[in-house]
Amino acid sequence: MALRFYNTLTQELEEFQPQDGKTVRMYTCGPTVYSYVHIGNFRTFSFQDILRRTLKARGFTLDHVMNITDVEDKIIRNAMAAGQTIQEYTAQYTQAFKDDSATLRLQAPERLAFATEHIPEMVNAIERLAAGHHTYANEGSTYFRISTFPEYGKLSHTNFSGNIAGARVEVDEYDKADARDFVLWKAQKPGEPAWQTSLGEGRPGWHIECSVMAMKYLGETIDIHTGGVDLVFPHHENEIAQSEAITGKRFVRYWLHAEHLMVEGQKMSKSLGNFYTLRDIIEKGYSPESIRYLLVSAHYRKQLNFTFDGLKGAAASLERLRNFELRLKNDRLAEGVNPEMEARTAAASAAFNKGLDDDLNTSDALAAIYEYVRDANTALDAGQFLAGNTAGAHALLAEFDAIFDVLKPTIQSGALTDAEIDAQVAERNKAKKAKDFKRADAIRNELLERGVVLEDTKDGVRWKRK
RNA sequence: GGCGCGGUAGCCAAGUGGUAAGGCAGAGGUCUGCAAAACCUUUAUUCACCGGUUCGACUCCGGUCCGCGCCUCCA
Repeated sequence: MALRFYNTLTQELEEFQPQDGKTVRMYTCGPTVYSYVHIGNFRTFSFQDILRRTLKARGFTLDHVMNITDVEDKIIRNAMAAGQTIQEYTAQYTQAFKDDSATLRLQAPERLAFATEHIPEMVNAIERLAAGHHTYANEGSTYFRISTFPEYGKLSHTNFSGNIAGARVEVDEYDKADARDFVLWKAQKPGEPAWQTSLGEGRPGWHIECSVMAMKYLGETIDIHTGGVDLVFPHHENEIAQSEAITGKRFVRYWLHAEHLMVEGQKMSKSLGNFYTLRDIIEKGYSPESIRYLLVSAHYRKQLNFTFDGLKGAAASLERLRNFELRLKNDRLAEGVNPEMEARTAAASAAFNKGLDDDLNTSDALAAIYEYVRDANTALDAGQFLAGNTAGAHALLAEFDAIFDVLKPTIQSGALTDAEIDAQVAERNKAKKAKDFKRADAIRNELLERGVVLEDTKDGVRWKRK
């Protein structure tokens, strides 16, 4: 089956093919770096990572740009309160975002694009919009006039035709002609950082950065654009209006949106205060891999309720896969190849990929892996799984882990090295042989305290990191 | 009110017009010097509710109830 994605624009599953058949030009909405990113945000970023990896696995080359919004109201407010420049203030959270992303094994996009490094391009874009009569100025700010873009609402499938200017929505502190108009350039307010430009002294509105940076690096029509569902309106709708008003061309071919991570039945958000950062959860003793597993185990277009019980379940599920991998390495198997098992492996691989191809149905893909693991374990117990079958099994796990990337444990700093652990295991084996079980148990307990679990199997001792 | 999504076992979660994947937890068993481990087996006569279409619906259609999101900054 061909790779298919649900396109928010058409509300249909569509077969995916990049414009040039080879390179996927993808833009993903990244964080606003005014504080630590929470794991609700990371659900979306994790989804983007699964998307990236799946595209790569299908042989496409990626050109992926993610923006970092490093100038915005909350940043300015917090930086001023901290007595820092916005550059100083955002640098720490940008770094934290990069660190956290690495912890969650999110592949870095080909390019991170910072809003503050694209001010001239944004000004230029706004001037082009002005030349096309899509803007108006008021008290030093510049606005996009939505009435000049008849297709406005096509992404969020909202009809604004009956809307009377200012009648339904309170106009905010900036004066707009129509409540749906949005600001492109904000006039400087006292004390705020600003850029001196042909539009006057001020700073860019939020939406324009994505249009400008996406088109600068990826071209006027890009293949994929993603973000959380809360960005569909107004952010992405506005991006379309700006971009298409400038170029007259379709801005994005496939729009993909990730559903929210929920907590106790409500959206995880900073304003509700019901959020956890990655650091919060890791401090409670959960591994990055189990968090990653939890975030990507449900389909991205379904709301996912975050609970610690769920996280424990994710960790346990993951253990099952790791144990199988360990078993492949440790069990002593008879020589030969069981062709039935080889066929089973191929079927599992096909089912796994079929799941991913179906709009990144990770639940379905995972099920294929678990069914295989159960069958393979049964075959191992029955002696039907032969030495020649391990290569295929490892290849399947590698195929799985190229997307999910959860099998290898994160090794904490200060942890024992493999060699140190092996030495202790050998020591314990000696004690066991001498029937010195007290000593053997003591070593096992010491290792356990240092995060290493020993398991005795009929084919010898195996160990794993907790 | 408008737009969108969803209601499947104790919990999480796929799926299909032809009789319910998978994971966690629970129960039983196997292995083991012991074992907290590991592995196997098992767990929904039923898919929110009510009508309709059909040989047959959880899956299609209509309606009802409930939950969530967006409509303002937001992943």
